[in-house]
Amino acid sequence: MASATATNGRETLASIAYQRLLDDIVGGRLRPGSKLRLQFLTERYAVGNSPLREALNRLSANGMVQREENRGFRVSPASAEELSELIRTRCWLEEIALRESIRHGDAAWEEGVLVAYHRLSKRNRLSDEEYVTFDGTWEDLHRAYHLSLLSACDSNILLDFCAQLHEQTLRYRNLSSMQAYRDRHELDEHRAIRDAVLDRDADEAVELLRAHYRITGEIALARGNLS
Amino acid sequence: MASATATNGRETLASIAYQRLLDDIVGGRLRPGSKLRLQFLTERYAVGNSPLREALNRLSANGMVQREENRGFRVSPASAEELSELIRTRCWLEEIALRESIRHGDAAWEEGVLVAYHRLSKRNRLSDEEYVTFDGTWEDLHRAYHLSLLSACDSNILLDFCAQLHEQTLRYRNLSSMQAYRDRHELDEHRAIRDAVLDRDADEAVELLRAHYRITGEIALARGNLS
DNA sequence: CAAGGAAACAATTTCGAAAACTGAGCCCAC
DNA sequence: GTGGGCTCAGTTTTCGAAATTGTTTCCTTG
Repeated sequence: MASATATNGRETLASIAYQRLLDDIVGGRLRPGSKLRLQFLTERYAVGNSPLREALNRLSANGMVQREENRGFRVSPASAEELSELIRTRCWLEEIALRESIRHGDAAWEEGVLVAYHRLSKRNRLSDEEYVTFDGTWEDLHRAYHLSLLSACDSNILLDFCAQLHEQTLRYRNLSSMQAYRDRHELDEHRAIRDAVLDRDADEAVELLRAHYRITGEIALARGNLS
Repeated sequence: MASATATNGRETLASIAYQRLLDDIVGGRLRPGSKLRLQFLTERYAVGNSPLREALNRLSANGMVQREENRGFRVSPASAEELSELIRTRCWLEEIALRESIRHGDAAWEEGVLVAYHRLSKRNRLSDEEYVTFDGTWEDLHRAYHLSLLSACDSNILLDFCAQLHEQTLRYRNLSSMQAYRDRHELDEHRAIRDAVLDRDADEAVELLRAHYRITGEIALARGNLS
């Protein structure tokens, strides 16, 4: 998705709508399964019919919204089953990507991981949730960190799939109460993964990463008010 | 992609355009890298501006076309590098899917594999290329066979990724001369894979499948007039 | 002659309205 | 009752034209 898009000059309304829709769906402000009426969306985003439809079509191609012929669009429903499927798939794919990354990564990659971790660690998650530095939100830094781990895997296609899965699971995380993550030591987990990766200990890194995702999934599942 | 789409009643022009564009790109009739001007496409497909743009936006989300803001669309370029990346990624993902499928598949899955192979074997590839039975073209049967192998993997998400990769590699196959595949014994390979799968011999099946893809890739690479 | 800048042209993007479709309510025949 | 067809409001989908953006050309100026 991102790979097929070269964003050069001025942004188009369709892309703005795409971003805002994605944000609202991933952020849980548009509930799973809810109908996406065009009139509602045009008012919400102050964007016309056509760019909105283009954005919705893009989102339908990567599973964020469902499209039914002649019956419009709705936010993709969320379920415990899909979440566990998502996490399972994510563990499979990221295991591969991480092992390849550890095998092929060079010095620049190591430094990228280090910097991404550093930026993430500087940002406390729950204190000032929405604060945006020039680096971006906590979520942006978190995504950047996880992708940096995989970035040397030598397959942009795989990397792209991993990014999609990240976005999907992020939605589930946002659907469950943020409170649920309060007593979790994410930064410790991230540091442990970083250390294993920089030590080139693939088995250890993979195990830590999988545990990291499994815990996230269990928290989301436990609190799950997914509709 | 397919998973997010429920096609019930009458088909919409956008979906028709999507199908025909996909066919023409995968079939190599729209060359890699070539510009997709809307006027040209409206004449070619006798479909208006809007449905075409929707189709193009869908295609841009799964990598078949590139989108450049305010500069329109073009067919995604093809390169030897991308092809080998594609095959590498495909081997990774299908190995997982196949192993899971062999582990979890039940009797209905076995029968599905058997039937899919049977239908494929009845159709000789090179004799009457474009002939369509009620089962579909050779390519349809081929795709159905390969997906049937993976269909019990218990992750629709992974299955969907595999389907995307299948489509992408099919494009490369069609870009290289069909002649190149003349002295290949595909059916033998497919049968060998089927037998290993039905014997639940995961290691053997995976090895055969990977070899199958590697050979396809090498043929396409050798003849590659990819532009 | 090179560089810069307006003007004309070509293509994409967006808008507003018309057309097509869906689903519900209603009536009527059976 | 019950099922089949009809109408009608609400929604989606599509069209044709307008607005915007990018590109080329040509003229001016240093």
